[in-house]
Amino acid sequence: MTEKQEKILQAALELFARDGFSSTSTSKVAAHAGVSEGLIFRHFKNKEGLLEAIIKEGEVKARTLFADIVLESDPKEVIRKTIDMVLNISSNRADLEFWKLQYKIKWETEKYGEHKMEPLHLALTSAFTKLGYVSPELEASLLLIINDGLATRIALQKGFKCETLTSFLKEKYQV
Amino acid sequence: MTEKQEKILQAALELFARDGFSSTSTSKVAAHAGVSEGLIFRHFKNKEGLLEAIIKEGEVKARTLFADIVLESDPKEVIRKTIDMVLNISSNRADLEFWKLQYKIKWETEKYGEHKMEPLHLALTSAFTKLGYVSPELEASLLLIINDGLATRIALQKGFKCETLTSFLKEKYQV
DNA sequence: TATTAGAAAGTAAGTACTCACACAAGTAAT
DNA sequence: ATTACTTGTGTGAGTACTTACTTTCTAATA
Repeated sequence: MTEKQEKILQAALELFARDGFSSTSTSKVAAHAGVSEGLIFRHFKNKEGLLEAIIKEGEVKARTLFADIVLESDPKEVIRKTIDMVLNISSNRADLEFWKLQYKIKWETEKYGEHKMEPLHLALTSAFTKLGYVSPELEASLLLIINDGLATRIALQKGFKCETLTSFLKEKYQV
Repeated sequence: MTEKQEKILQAALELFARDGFSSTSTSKVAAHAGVSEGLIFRHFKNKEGLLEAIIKEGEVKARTLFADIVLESDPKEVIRKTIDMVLNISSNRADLEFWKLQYKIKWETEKYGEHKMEPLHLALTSAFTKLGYVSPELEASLLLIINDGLATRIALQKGFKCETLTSFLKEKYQV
């Protein structure tokens, strides 16, 4: 990938995250990236192609993020790392912007990437099973739903302090 | 409010919920409502005004929805009704569309109406206190966050069965 | 008669996207 | 070494069309 190609992606990421996909014009992306507008279409074919490139990047990042959790053998660690994941993301500026965009895209395109979550869901189910929970599969679903709720707050509720809730959760699950 | 005014609002609600605010043009709203485009600007001043009218409607609906819960004296009922609230919404087509739009707007405008949730949060805190929970305020926050997560799934994950999770929750809270 | 609801036809600015062209850098043949 | 040809990166001006919003007009009603 060339230097300007990366600049376009970075500019699109920033503007899409701030203003939304359909509120961001290709001319704005080009101006913000410091390139000509035509270059966007040369490299990404359409505006949609630009979005897809960003989504793909998100899928890769998600996989590497989950890998560390899924490979964990200690069930308590699986749960703890899942809870901490959202905390880690929220504490890093660049990561926060990136994942906020991924959620924004979900709401704008109305496609929920449930398949992306499946390995994590399986790992959590097995963890809750090992710990003797009565409904491990539902417990896993619930924890992921809590993470979705937390993500919503982190992204939209300015000044939301995530840490108090994550440590409360870790206490609850005794991890 | 005149007949055509209501038609405009209804059309805007449907299109904003389906395609998003900025992807929906005033001309499309007018066509869908069967009125001239200019009429939108006569009655709502601008596109933003149309959105505000819908948001205001949402605030009214939210208040009446919470009223029943807040006035409840039995702490277990407060918790049960809070959990069932999201289930009730998801089972009604028109309501679902309406609340989906409210969430969509939140993500598009990045304004989280936390003040709207405050009475419910207080009612839940008092309920958890009465039931002797160790951290009633955090428990209240957690339940509302779970509701946010559930709303995300209901709106975005097609085929999501909400009922299994809500009954699981009611079991967990013993309500 | 004055005010309002409504339609129809505008407007200027913006939209996604295309096109012709320039400038390299590599490759191969002379 | 020079020439010719391809290939990929990049630009800037243009395309047809859509956008939010205005203006001008009419018909009804209080």
